[in-house]
Amino acid sequence: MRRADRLFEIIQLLRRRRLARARDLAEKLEVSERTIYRDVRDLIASGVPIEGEAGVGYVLRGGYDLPPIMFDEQEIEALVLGVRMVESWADPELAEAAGNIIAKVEAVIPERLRRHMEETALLAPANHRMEPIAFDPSILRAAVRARRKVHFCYRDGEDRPSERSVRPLGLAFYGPVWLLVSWCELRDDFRSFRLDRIAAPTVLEETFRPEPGKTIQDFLKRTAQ
Amino acid sequence: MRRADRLFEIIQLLRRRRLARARDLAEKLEVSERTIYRDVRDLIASGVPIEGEAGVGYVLRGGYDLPPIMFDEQEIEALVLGVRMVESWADPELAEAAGNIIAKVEAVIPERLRRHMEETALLAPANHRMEPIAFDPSILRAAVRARRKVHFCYRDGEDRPSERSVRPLGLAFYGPVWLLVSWCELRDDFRSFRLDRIAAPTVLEETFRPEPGKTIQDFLKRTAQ
DNA sequence: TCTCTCATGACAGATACTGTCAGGAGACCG
DNA sequence: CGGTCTCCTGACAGTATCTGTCATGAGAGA
Repeated sequence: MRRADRLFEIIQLLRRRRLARARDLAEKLEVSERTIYRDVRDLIASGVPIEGEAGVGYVLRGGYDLPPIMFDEQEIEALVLGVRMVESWADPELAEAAGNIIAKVEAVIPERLRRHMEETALLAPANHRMEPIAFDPSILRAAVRARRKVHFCYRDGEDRPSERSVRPLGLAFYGPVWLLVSWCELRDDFRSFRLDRIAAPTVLEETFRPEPGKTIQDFLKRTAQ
Repeated sequence: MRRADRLFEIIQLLRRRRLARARDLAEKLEVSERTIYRDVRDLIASGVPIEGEAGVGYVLRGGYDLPPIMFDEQEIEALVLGVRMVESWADPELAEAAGNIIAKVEAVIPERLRRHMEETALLAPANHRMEPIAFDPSILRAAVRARRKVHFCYRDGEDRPSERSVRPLGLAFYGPVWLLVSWCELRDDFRSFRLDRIAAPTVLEETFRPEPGKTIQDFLKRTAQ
């Protein structure tokens, strides 16, 4: 249990001091500097906002802890409802993340609101009318984030099969179905695909850069009218 | 860096669940139960107030004031999606509260995540298939909170009109429709009413006390099977 | 240029971690 | 009482990981 402790200790030490060099930390924790460098690397990889500058030392940028947030009762209700909707309608990975939100927010709000959170009487049960999706949608979310093109087989409303390669721009929850909003390079236009009609999606190596007229903002602008 | 991560994960899992067995944690974290027992032992040794009871499981005692670490990117995505769902599907009052959540969370998270928040490519556009609701649903939410009975006119699936007085227990978003989950004293049973088929709801002066067998928890228990 | 410090790579030895197997102990139930 | 569920501990071997040492690079500032 030493290393796990030490990582925690490094955070505490950086919280206390404005600035600390690897050597300071190494002495304090009785390990070599090399070990400190490795520890810091791992902490940063875990999302701890440590900044190191050559010739200066390490500083902990603000925003490591989730600070207490005040919500009013209405906002708590909206938050709980939103989380429940995501838990019921999104893929398991997002659903779990949504659950974490509740746990984390619960830990930083005052007692009175915490009770309110548990008692929120807004439900969002999973709907059986939802068409089953044949693959894990989280790969598409990853493709959107990474801006990597996607290939898949599709069956349209009349059950005609086709193969597509598109730029994935976003996912839209539309009624009981999820849509993949994309830019189709074949048609040179926006196209939306129902996830329940997609089969065998593959995230390609090929990436794309957002181009004016082909981004999700452009899509939203166009559909807004 | 796996073990250190896992220790934090265990805390987070215990925070969100009321109770977790070593087996649950082992499956979730993909290690053996033996490892979980060792991890928990070490966490307790570090002062985390975990309590384990034979035949029951682990619980995180309240008052554990280690602040949760910041939201991760996945959680931000889930939060934004949840808010957008509420904005599209709930009544304007809740929708506004949901919008406030974004503003408040944005104010306390670091720049990096704030950018992520704006760029979240998960959409939840309002669906036109949603049946219009003839009144402001927020009065029902208020009635649920205040535990005040509600009177309204209803038209069932075959368009037969009736008048009802019920204990409002909660509101459920079910597919494209909202349901009022209630205890109907006339039928002495749970009844759900589609909001789009309710007319002229009135919140009565008369209040009710939660009685065993007639609460929303009982309703959920019964529908779970 | 020199100094300070972060940062990375390679490598061998030490160490801690992990799973498996085997059991003990307390709580609850019929 | 026996059966079941679960927390909990010990021992042990293999392995994955960590650690220190040595060497080098790179950026910032005097």
